[in-house]
Amino acid sequence: MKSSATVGGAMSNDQGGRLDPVSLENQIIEIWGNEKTFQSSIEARRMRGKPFTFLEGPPTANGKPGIHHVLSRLYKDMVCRWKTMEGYVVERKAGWDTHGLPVEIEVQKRLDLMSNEAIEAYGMKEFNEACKESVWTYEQAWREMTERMGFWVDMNDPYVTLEDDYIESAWWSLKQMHEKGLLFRGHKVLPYCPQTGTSYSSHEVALGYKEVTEPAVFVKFDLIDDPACIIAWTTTPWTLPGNVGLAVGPDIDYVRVRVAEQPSAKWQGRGFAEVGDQLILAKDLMGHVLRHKVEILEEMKGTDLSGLHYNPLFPGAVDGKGHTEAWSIVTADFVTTTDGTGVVHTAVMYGEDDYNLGLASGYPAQHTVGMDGCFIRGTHPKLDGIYVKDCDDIILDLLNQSGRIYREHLYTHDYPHCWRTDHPLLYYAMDSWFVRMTAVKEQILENNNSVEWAPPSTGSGRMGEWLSNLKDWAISRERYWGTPIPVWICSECGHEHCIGSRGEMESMLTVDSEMPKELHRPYVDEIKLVCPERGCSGEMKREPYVMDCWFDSGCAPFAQWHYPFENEEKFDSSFPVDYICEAVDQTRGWFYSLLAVGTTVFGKPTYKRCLSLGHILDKNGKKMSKSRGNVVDPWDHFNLEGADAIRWYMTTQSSPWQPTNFDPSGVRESYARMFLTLWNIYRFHVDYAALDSFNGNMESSEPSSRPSLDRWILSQTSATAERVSFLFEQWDFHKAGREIERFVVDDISNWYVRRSRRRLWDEAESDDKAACHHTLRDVLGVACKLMAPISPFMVDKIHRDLFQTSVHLADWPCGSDLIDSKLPQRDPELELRMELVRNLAEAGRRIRVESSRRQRLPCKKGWIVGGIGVGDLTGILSEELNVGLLEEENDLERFQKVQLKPNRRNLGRKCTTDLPIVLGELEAVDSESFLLEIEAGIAYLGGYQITLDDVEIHRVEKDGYAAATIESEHGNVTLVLDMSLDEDLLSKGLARDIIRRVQAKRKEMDLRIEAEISLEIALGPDSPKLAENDWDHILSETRATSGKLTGDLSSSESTFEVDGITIGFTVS
RNA sequence: GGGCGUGUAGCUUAGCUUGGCUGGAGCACCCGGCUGAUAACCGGGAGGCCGCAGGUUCAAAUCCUGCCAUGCCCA
Repeated sequence: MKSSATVGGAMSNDQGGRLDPVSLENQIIEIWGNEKTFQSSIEARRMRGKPFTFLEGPPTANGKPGIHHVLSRLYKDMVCRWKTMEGYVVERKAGWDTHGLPVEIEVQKRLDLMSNEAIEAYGMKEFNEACKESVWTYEQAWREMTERMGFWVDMNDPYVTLEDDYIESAWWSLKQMHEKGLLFRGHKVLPYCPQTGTSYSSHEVALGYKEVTEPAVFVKFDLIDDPACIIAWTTTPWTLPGNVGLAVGPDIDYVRVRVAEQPSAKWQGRGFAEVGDQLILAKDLMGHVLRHKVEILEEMKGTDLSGLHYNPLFPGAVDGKGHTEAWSIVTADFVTTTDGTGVVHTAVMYGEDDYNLGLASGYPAQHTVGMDGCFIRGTHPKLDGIYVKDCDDIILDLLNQSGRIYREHLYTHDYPHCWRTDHPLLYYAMDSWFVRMTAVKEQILENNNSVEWAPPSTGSGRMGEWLSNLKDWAISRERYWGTPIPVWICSECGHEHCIGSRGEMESMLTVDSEMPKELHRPYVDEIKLVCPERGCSGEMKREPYVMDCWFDSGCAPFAQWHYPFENEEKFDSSFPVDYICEAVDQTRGWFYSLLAVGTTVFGKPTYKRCLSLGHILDKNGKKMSKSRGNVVDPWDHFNLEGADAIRWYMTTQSSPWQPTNFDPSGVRESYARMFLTLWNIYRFHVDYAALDSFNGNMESSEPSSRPSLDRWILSQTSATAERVSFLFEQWDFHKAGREIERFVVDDISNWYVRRSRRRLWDEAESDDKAACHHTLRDVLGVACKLMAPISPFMVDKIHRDLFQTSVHLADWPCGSDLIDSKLPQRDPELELRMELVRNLAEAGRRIRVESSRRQRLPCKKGWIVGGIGVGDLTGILSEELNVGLLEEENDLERFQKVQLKPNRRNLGRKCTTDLPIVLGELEAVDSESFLLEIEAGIAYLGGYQITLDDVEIHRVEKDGYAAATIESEHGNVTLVLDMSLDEDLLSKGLARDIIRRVQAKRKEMDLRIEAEISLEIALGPDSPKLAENDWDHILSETRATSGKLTGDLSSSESTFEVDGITIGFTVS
């Protein structure tokens, strides 16, 4: 862009400046930095004092930002900019999510610390230091991307979840929950790797699925007070010592069978049943399970089995004291007959269903396996201390000896393995802290209903479904890098104490404890507190967990302000927040954790509006991932079409919540259509304004007294702004963007500017020119404002040049609750008439194509039949249509004639073999008068009388006319063109062709608009005559000061053909 | 395995809530036209088993069921 020196200053006046969007945007970024435009845009609204609060969902800076991050930051920015323009104070604090497992995994990989032991050997302090550093790995990349894409957010004063102030606020909130009795200790069954001492998230589990073939076994449980055994199936023999119950489906059919014969000799492996033994299992699975011929003794439902007791497989492995339900049968809905026996072996601590069932049924919840993956002492002398996966065989032998096995077999299935050590993971009940979300379920559902969700289905469906199955929230993690759980337990009396502030901690320190260096492990682990229980002077030790990092981010609304220790006012005025926006995968993530913390701590919904975005996929609808190599780097487009174009593309491509296939050529298209067009409108305005020494401060005529073209575009501007505002309020940003695009490209560029060009070519000062300059400037101003939230760069450049101030300091043109509308007057009738004119102009082009009459060859006359009329827009329309005279006419039939076509079916019957003769004669007669004859009953062809039944009456344009009809809500309108030709028309058409060619040549020669030329035109012998006034017209249009008309083509510099006639011309 | 989405022309998509004209755009392609702001634009053309299979109905892209593909979340 050549006019760089003038950005923000006076109007640029160079000609032919080519658009370089990248350098334009970078200059704007620099100006924003120098002028602190972001801060000003907030401060400028301070006096009204009405906040609109936005909360930034904190990204983690240990991953590289991708194109999908641009999407969510776009919608955050768009709404904030829009609300700012509406007059609200919209502060935007950046945030960083810095804790959590992904950070640890990164560091573990880098330092090759593949187990908890390795981490502890390396040093927890050093490890956490490494984590702390690692979270900033891509901070610079994030800052650069954020700035380059134009996301206005305060990155210099972000909230950071690892800072002590933030942690202290999080502690405070946990204490609130503790005081409300919502915090409790329990178990959570997780995939656990004893080799690394780590439980895994589902994400990590997904990394390690492997197909394995393992022993599976049908076990006979010996019923008490009943001669039968009930059979259950398991693929994890190591869980059998922990068995405390059996589950059956309440409505499943079971059978009691009697073994009738010995099995075939093919029986392999351990296990057996004697003839006469009684077995119980699901009826549907008999064939699947049994290998003996049996007779059915009895059928029953699962409910009939409920309550029966059986003898433990490993007596003493689990202490059943006080648990009368231990080793009994219960019913459970999760039991199916798709595999197994219809009876599910339940070891409370080694399966999620098992655990939940155990709690519900009153089974003892005791471990038979330690954290090291080995059986604990007292399980069985042959098993104690041995790694469980090495015990499969021993267990089967032991059970076989005691007669408890019916049959064993090998079973192949996918089973999760540790992605680091390759060992099978154990589903294991870990000690865990929970927030009792089930206690606030009604309230959280209610709060969720009060949120305005976009799209509504995310709130009612995805979130609503999830909340209706709300479980208690396991908030503790056995990890190192995170917010430490602030719960201390007394080693003497077992009292639990939750610390809610640094002050509280300090007041309870034991004499040999000091305040920690920072609120992280291992420093906090070393803190011992004095037990506050009366009569107990025990020492309290911290529970060695860190919090789920979702808890961290859920605290953002208050922890970002270090509330309640500081900024009480700031928090009070900004909670619940007005607006958050993230991708839909946050539904069970951040959207939930915010709602959960807000509800439990404040009893409020945390956010009022939530925009949940769809994901960006590659252009084939596949997920973007490094391994697929289909990841789009935003910089590829930042450095090519610019951020405006990406933002525009993303906005207008589809609705925000729709998953979108990212098509790089779409960005190109947005650039070419939207921004090149806008830029050229602007250049057009600036170039002519410079020629006319126009500036915006000059006196302008009242819009109401300007020409109708001006009044139309002003009215159209208001109409567009109103629609765009409405669509923004409906969250239909995509429709709003498309509406603006249509307005800029179709209304401004292709109609207003195109129709106005001629007005500005006049060199003399005139009211008309001034009106045009003022109108275009005002229209551009509104367009810039409407576009500013979506694409903030180019419009700011334009707005600054035209109005000497940033568009981001300007008010939203439609007004709001806080500001007045400044839109021009609307004129609906004029809008309607222009609509008609534009449709008729299109109809005219259609007529010309059908009649093969090129546009430059004028028609003598045209008529408009029907409709509301075009009023004083006739001049515009006749120019568009290139007709000499345009009139309104009522009688369509004036231009039409009757054409009779044969009704072959009737005529054929009547004339049989004479039909060809009759058809020939029909073709020859004059349709008009023959119709009269038919009606008079005196029409004959080939000797046959012709009646109305023998012909079809068509109406077509008379020779020399062509027409097209358009439909409108005010009735059909027909445009008729006179297609006759005469010397005058041919001369005018020729003149226009010559002008067009010469102008193209001038442009090709890169002549200045006002440069003068001399022109020589050579017309061959076949050429139409060129009338004298048309020749004069050519000379003035092409700014030729001298002209020569010859008949000799040989000396011409260039030639072209029109309607098969060669014309030569020379420009010098 | 469960829940929630998505699937329309070579590509990106509108229409689906509330069933009814010939399924509408844009890009790319072909033909023609316009143009001293324009890489834009205008007219015409070609290109559609509306993912597949059933069902409801006088009538289904639209409502229902199943399946396939794809994505997210949870197992």
